[in-house]
Amino acid sequence: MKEKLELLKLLADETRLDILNILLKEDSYVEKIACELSLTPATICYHLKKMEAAGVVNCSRSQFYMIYSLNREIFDKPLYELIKKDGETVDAEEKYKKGVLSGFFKYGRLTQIPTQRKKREIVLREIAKDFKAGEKYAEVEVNEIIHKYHEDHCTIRREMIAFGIMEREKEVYWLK
Amino acid sequence: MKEKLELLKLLADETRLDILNILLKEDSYVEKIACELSLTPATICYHLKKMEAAGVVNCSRSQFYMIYSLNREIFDKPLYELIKKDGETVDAEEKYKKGVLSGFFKYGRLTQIPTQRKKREIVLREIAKDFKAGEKYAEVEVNEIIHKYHEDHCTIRREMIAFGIMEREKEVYWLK
DNA sequence: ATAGTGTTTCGATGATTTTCTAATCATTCA
DNA sequence: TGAATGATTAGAAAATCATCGAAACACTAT
Repeated sequence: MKEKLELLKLLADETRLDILNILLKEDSYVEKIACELSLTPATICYHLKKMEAAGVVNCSRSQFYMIYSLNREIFDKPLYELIKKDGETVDAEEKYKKGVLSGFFKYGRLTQIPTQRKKREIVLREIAKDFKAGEKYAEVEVNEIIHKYHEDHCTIRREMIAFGIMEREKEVYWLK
Repeated sequence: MKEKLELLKLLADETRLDILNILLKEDSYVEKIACELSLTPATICYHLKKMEAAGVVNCSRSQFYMIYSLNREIFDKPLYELIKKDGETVDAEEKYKKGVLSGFFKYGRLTQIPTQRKKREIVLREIAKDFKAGEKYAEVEVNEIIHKYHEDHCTIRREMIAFGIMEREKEVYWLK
């Protein structure tokens, strides 16, 4: 899950930990925190706004001040909860595709063009993900992108057309 | 505590989370993980070594392979444990100094040079922390560093000598 | 209104960190 | 021993991110 990574990134900063520790003792405001940590209000504000967006702190205005306070529930979870990826619900079809892909790709490059038609299509569609739908590409551009995956861009480009994954008109190529 | 921040920094990276999730399922080795994540072995190695240094994973050789495994105990703690600064044991003397410093510094700059001798010394010693012990400084360099704290670097430089915090010989200055 | 105080945004800078390629190292097996 | 395979290191390029000063903004009180 994306938010988990975001939360971890937020916590993995010395200044933000300092701020959280201040707020752990009592609610406070920008200027005061800035003074305690010997940083400028601009910097503190930057961090607080970031944490507010992630729901780690809340803020409310009181006279001159923006009073920031902790959202303590967040910290109850064990670490385990934050690192574990949830919901890997993969059906059989998905699983088969993954198997084919991990068999033919190595470090993101295609090691060999599959001879089996079905597997070849899976591999080609994977490469096709690197093209944007609706965009027009010159032949050089197509080659360039394919080249990231395999030396023989000619064959792959031709097969893309053959499988109806891409279309061409004159020297222009596009997806679908 | 320093290690807590280090641990959080380690966890706050997408690639490392991916690696941890693979290891959560079963022990594995560099090349295999690299293939699964479409990254080079060099990159995976870089991350694993980092995590090993922090005690998050362990490794042992088996034939060709370096088998990496999780150190699962680490993940039991609640988040709260990782953000809370522990052991703020400050004695009276420390407290007094902190009071003086927070009175005269604002955002890391000296707002005014204290007239009281005792307070002046505290403030000067704080600024002195920005110099490295054993290093020699030219006068320009000394001024430059002091200038980060206060306009009047001449007075402060002179006082540094007067209090025996720094010493000078000709145009060279050094700490203590 | 307008002066004063605290907050936020913007643009620039510098530091840190991830990733890669290429080269080197370590281990196994013929 | 040397060929093969996997792991690690070094160095460089690229991306991300914290920080600051200055300017703009919001609220309060005279």
